[in-house]
Amino acid sequence: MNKEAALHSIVKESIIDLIKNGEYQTNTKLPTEAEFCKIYGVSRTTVRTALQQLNVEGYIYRVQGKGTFVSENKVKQFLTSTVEKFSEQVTMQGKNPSTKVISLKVIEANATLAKLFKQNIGDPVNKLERIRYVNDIPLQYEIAFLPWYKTPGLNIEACEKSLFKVLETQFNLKVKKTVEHLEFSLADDSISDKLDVPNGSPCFSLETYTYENDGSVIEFSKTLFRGDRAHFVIERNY
Amino acid sequence: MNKEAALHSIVKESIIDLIKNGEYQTNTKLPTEAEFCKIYGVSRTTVRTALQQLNVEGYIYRVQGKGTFVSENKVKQFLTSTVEKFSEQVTMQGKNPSTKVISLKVIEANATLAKLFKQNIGDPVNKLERIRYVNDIPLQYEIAFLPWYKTPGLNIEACEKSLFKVLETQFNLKVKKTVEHLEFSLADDSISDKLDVPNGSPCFSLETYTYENDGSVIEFSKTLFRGDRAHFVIERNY
DNA sequence: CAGTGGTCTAGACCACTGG
DNA sequence: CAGTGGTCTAGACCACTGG
Repeated sequence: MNKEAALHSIVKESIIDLIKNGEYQTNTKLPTEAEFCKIYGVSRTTVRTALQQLNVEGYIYRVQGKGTFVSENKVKQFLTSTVEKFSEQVTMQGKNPSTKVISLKVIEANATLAKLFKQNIGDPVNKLERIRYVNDIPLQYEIAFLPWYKTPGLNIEACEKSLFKVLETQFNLKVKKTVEHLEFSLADDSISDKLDVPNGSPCFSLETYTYENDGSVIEFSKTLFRGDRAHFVIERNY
Repeated sequence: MNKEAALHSIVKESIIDLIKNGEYQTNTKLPTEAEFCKIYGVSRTTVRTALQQLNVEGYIYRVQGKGTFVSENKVKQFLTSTVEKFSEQVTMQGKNPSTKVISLKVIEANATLAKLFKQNIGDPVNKLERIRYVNDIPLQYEIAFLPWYKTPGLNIEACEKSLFKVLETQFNLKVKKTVEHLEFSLADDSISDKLDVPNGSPCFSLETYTYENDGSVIEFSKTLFRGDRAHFVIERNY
C-alpha cells in the first residue's frame, strides 16, 4: 500500500535513530554534509533536505562555517504533537505514562459533525473517549471524533497507543495539517470527575482539527488538561 | 549593514505582497513552478524554496498533479508570533490594537538575568514593560528583558511598535529560534490592576526565550494574558 | 587559508490529477 | 495523455569560522 519512502526520509530517520541510540552525542558535531553524502551515497540536496527537517524539528542545529550539532535532549512538548507523542514525551521526562480508553462507539453524526466531515446527518462516526495519566494521576481527558467511512473497524487496543500511528498504518491516512485552538475553561461536573479535581478547577481546553492531504478533516478532538499539571512548550526554529 | 537578501527570500516576499494586495485571490491557483521560474528568472530550486516556506507559514497549499493555491485568509495567531505580529493579527480580526509602554529603563542584571545573557551580575539590561489593548480593553501585560550591550539606545517610540522589527532593523539582530512556555496562573494584585480584572482571575502565562544565530539569548519576556479574552490558534503544515 | 554550511543553476525522472 | 508538484543528481560559487 505504501509507496517506498523518499531517500531524504530514510536519511532523516537513520540520523534520528543514531541520535536516540547515543551514537551521536548531545552538543557534539555531526558529520559534515559532504560526509553524509558519502555515508548514504546520495546527493547533497538529499542530505540537506533531511538536515533541514531535523533542524526544524529541533533535533539538530547548524552553524555556518562550523558544522551541524546535536541539540540538547530537552523536553519538547510541541502542542501539535500532544496526541501523537504523548507517551514518548512523558517517558523522556522520566515519568510513567498510561492511557485508559473510556469508550469507543459508533454514533450518528449530528449537524456539526456532518458538516465537518462532509457527511450527512445520521452517518456513522467513531467516538473515542480517553483519559491519559502520568504516574497514575490524570492529566488529560480527550474526546475524538473520526468519520466511520475513513476509519472502519477502529479497535480499542490500537487506541490505547497512538491514534496517529493507527491512522497511518491501519488506514493509510496521512496527516497534512493540524489546527489547534487553545482556550481557558473551568471543569464542570463531568470533567472534574474524570480528571479528579474539584468542580470549577481551571483547565486548558484544546480543540484539534486534523486534515488530510486533500483538505478533508479526518479527526476532530477536544482535550481538557488539568491547569495545575499542564505545561506547554512551543519551540520554533527559523 | 545588511547583506543582500537571498533570491528565494525576494521571490517569497514578492508573492506575499501579491497575495496581500489581492493579485492572487484566496483559493485560486497560483502560477506553476515553471511559470514562477520565468517570471522571476530563477531556477526551480529557488522557486521551490520560496514556495515551501510559504506553505509552512500557511499562505499557500500545494496539491501534487493539480497546482499551488492561495490559503484562506484565516486568522493565524501563531503562538510564536504573539510579539512580532500582534498588531497585524488583531487588525485582521477587524479590531483595533494599541500598545502602551509603561516603562523602559536600564536595570542591573540579577543572577538569573546575568546567567541567561551570559553577562555579569550588575551589568546593564533593558527592561521594557508594555500593555497591549484590543479595542481599548487590556489583553496582555508584558515584561521584556534585553541585554544592554546588544540593544544600546533602545527607545520608547520603537517599542510601541514591533520589538522584533526593531531588533532586526536597528540592531541587526536576527532571530533564529524561540522557545515559549505556556502555563496557567492567577492574577495577583499587580497584574489584576494592569489587566483590569479582579484579583485571582485566570490568566495565561507565556514565557519567551528568543535566541540569536550563535545560540545566545537576545530577549527574555514574560507575558500575562487575560484568560477570558485570550484564544490561541496553532496551525502546522506537514 | 581550508573547512563548512548557504544559495543557486540545469536537467532528469517520477507520481498524481483530470480530461 | 499533458500538466504539475515531488524527488534527486552533479556541480558551482559564496559567506562565515577558526586556526
